[in-house]
Amino acid sequence: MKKKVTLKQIARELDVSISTVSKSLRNSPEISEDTRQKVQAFAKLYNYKPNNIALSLKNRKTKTIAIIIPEIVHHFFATVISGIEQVANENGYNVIVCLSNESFDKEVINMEMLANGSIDGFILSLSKETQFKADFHHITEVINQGMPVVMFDRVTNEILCDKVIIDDKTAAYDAVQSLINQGRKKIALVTTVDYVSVGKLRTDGYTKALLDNDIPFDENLIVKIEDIDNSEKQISDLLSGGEIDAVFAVNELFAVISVKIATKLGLNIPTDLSVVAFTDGIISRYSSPTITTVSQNGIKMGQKAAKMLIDRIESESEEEEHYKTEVIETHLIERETTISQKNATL
Amino acid sequence: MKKKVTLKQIARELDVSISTVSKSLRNSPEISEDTRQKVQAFAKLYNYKPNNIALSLKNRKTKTIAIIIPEIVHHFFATVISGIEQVANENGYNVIVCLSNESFDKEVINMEMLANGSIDGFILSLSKETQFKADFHHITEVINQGMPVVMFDRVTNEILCDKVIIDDKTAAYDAVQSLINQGRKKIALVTTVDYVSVGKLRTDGYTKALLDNDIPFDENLIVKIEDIDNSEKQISDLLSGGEIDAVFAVNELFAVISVKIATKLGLNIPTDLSVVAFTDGIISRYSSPTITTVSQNGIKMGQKAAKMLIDRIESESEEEEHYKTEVIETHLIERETTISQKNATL
DNA sequence: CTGAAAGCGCTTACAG
DNA sequence: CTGAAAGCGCTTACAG
Repeated sequence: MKKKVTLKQIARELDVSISTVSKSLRNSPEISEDTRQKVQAFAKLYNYKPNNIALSLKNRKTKTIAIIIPEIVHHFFATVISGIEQVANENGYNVIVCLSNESFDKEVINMEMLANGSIDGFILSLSKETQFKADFHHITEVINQGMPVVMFDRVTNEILCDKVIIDDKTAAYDAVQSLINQGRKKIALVTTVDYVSVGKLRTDGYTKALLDNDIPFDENLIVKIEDIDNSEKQISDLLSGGEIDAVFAVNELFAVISVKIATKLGLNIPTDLSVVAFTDGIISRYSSPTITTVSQNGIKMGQKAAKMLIDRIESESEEEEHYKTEVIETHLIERETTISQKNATL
Repeated sequence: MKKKVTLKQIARELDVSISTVSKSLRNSPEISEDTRQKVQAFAKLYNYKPNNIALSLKNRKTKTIAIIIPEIVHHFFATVISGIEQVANENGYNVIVCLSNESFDKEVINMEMLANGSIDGFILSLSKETQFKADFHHITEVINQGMPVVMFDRVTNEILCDKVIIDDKTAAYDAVQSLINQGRKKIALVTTVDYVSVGKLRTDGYTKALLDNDIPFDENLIVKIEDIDNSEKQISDLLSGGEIDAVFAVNELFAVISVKIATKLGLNIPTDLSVVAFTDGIISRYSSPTITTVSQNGIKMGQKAAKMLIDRIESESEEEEHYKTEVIETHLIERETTISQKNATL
């Protein structure tokens, strides 16, 4: 078991100073060709690699970025991480992943712990509880310390920083419009509770689409799901009414559950009932029938977020004010839960 | 924008030495009650938090562990991360995630980069390419430096270290046996290429089950899939033969594709064709029909791996030889692709 | 061309 | 009870 070798040890072995070793390895022109080669040969032999922690302390930057997300067992977030990781790696950064598990406290603890020198910047998506409490002091604090933060997907207007989002409202509007174009009139909405920012925006888009098409808004066609485990009954009640001819769901889980229940109720999809959902993931692709969804390119969101963060980290200027919000485009991926028009977008 | 405050600054403000500040904050009995309180009050006011990097350098441990996995956009790996993260957090560790993307080079680069002081230990699952090349020098090297390594799922016998696995062979055997118990005789196998360790083991289990039940082994009933994108034709050819009455797939993706193709071919599931697959994930639960699978508890594997790693990190003794291999139990989750016996295990 | 010194932010054995 | 010194592993401005 040969332990990692340090500059000090090399210096001692070669009977030169630590400075000389350091400079030799960094190819400083100060050092004679002779000693440089000797040191480099020795270092190579012992497989010397500089200690990252020491470098971090010296340089006051760690070349690592932290991602704080509510959940990882969730295809969308996994794709975002994947995108971040790719760009981070290309730029020599490592990635620390922390899960808030939708808990405010855990989000705060994680951020505070990492803000103390461990990382160069944050990429984060708010936990449900944080959105519910609308308490963002931990984020403000970190930003005030001069640490760059990029938020994505679940963001808030109360924090000024770089952001990467999709246009949830417009995308929802377009999705609902596509149902209307197919002649659907009784369009139900299966959504989250209001404090989830994206759920709210998607609900707004739904409402606006109805309005613009002179379709009466009906409270009774809306189900707000707080807890996924109890959702079946709510959706079942909704669909049993019999009136409904389309469902717009704010995520694919709500959609697939709706599809299952509808099928059980003897409804034919898409003849009796069309279904469109947010966020194209694994489930939509493999459920039967496959589900028409709004794509939300997590890879691209992650890449963009990482790029923005690294730019911010590496830019000398501290011009705090030029925060940007990037909007990633979405599109509808038509599958079997809407009338098969065979003009699938992808 | 108030920057992070350091001991040095506090010392200067309070006109005491850095040592005194440090000791005061750590409640050293050496310090007088008076100064202790004064320093603590001041530190609190300025929200002092020690710099993690400095502590890491001083203590020669970073309280972070690295996970190296082939892919994150894969439900199983996401659950493992989730399990690791939970245990890590409970023990005050952070988690760095690196993706090899099934590439040998990226696996090596990531490990070498992190091994230089950034982390206290590794949890890893081999990339396909690494398994194919059977080149594990990067892992041996890290272990030789005294850094603990825990491997999970995709492991190798060529490396001595702690491991967390399931008994792939037995689980496969049991799954196939369950098909045989239902009276299935022509059981096809949809598997990976042989160099993927778990694919190989599952294939072995399949073969043994047939043997033990005096069912002739038939080369033609086996499809080895190298590239998922080209799998449809291979599986289609397999199922078109018409002879087959069951499919055993080594992962749920292969299973759901088989189910789709079978349905398209007009086969009734499970009457004409039973399907059992490895690794219970999102797809199996939401496909229609839902798929009978061997559960592989990723959360538990992750928790166990993290526990083993942290124990190893924190144990003083360097008894390298007592490496353990933990086997996580699996069980069959019966769903709609096997004859509905209503005795679902879960 | 080489090396001693200072410093990144901290801790702790030791002196006073 | 307080503080100077050494040290974790490195880099770099400065002296010689």
